Amino acid sequence: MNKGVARETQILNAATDVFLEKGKDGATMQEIAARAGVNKALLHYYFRSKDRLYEKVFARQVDEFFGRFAELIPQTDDIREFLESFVSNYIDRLVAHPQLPGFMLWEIKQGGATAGKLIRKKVFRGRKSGTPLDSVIQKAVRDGTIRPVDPANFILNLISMCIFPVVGRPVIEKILPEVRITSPEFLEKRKKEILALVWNGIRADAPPPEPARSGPGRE
Amino acid sequence: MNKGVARETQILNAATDVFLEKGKDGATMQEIAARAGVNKALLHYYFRSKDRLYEKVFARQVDEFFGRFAELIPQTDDIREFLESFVSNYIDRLVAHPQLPGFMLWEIKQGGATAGKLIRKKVFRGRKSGTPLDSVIQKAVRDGTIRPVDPANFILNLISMCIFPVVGRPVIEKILPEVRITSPEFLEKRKKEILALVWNGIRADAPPPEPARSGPGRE
DNA sequence: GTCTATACATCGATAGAC
DNA sequence: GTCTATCGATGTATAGAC
Repeated sequence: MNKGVARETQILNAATDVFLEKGKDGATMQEIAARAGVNKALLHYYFRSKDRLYEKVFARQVDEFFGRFAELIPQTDDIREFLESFVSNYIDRLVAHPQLPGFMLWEIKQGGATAGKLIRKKVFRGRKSGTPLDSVIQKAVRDGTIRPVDPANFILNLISMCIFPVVGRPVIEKILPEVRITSPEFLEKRKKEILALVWNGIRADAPPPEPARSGPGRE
Repeated sequence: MNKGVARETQILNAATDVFLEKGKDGATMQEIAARAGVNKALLHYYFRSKDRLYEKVFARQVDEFFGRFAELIPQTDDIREFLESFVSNYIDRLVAHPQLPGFMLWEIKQGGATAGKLIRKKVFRGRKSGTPLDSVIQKAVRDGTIRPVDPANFILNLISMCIFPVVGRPVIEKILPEVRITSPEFLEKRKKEILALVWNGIRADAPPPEPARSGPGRE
């Protein structure tokens, strides 16, 4: 029984490796079994089918990717300090699981409704709407610390700059050969550059953006 | 012969649809044949194997994704106008081919050396190093129009904010249900928000970023 | 060129010995 | 529980009629 649980996690870990690397379609039960050091039939003994095994793995990774998101949100009222912490923590976490973001984006796109429900369930934990980041941004706007920004777009910008380099690493490193995305030096430099851009981009004591040439902006 | 060419592109188009949607592993010759309205055997007559068919499709999409990148680079010396054009053009192009970015990122990660060579060949067209954007940024820094920024990181930030919402659309729209990424209204709003963040973030007449609390910054 | 029929390989899944 | 052997389905690829 205890041995059974050990086997189960052993297989689950191997399956996680293979699924994250090759995706659901690219992975085979044979390879998972081989990497777990067991026979193919044993996978079915513990998980019945490839679909069920995949579901277990996927659910686990949704927890990892979304569930612990809240942990990364710093507890400080200083918006600049908040951003600095968040960017640093978030990038560190992403780089610690470099295959996860790409896997998530691709598989969720394929997954359809089933994956959708699982994510909704995980993300909407006690909140009805608005991300936990929303309130922090909105408060800073009210306090006059930062200029008025659209929270959704600002958060999207922040997340984009953190995630994309990890997801796009294979592409980026081919186009910019001097860049090693996951090297500690680059990551530190990158954190500073993101923070500098974002902070200057929203701080209230900077001049307001110029109106577009095509008109002073209606509505 | 002419009919042959028509058939070939007909199959190639169907194959493109299926490969972009399901990826190399998820796609089947059967589905491609069905969507092209022809028999399975005909695919092999024209393309010999699934691998060869995929290569043709992939090469075509590399052209689409990277090859025309140069076209999107505005011809203006006004850095603000430049950024405004680039962001707008780039987002429009991405949204016009919404499946392409996700496909590229995932497949390149899987593809390994073969895909790598193809991309290098396409991207390094007459340039030895540095992207076409580099020179624009560096000139603006020299002119004193914008504050000193690391070109690689700045470009990465710009690209990230444009690409990620398209790639992450399935995820984002589950977490932020009020957002419809590809709606014209959201896209226009988003372009403005990106530009405002970026422009305020780098304009030279803004105050310099505060030194980190941990020290005034060495080097 | 285009189809039907089929060969061949692989994969997911099960049966049954141990 | 864990293995070997094997089945059935599916997928790529080819042979051959038209």
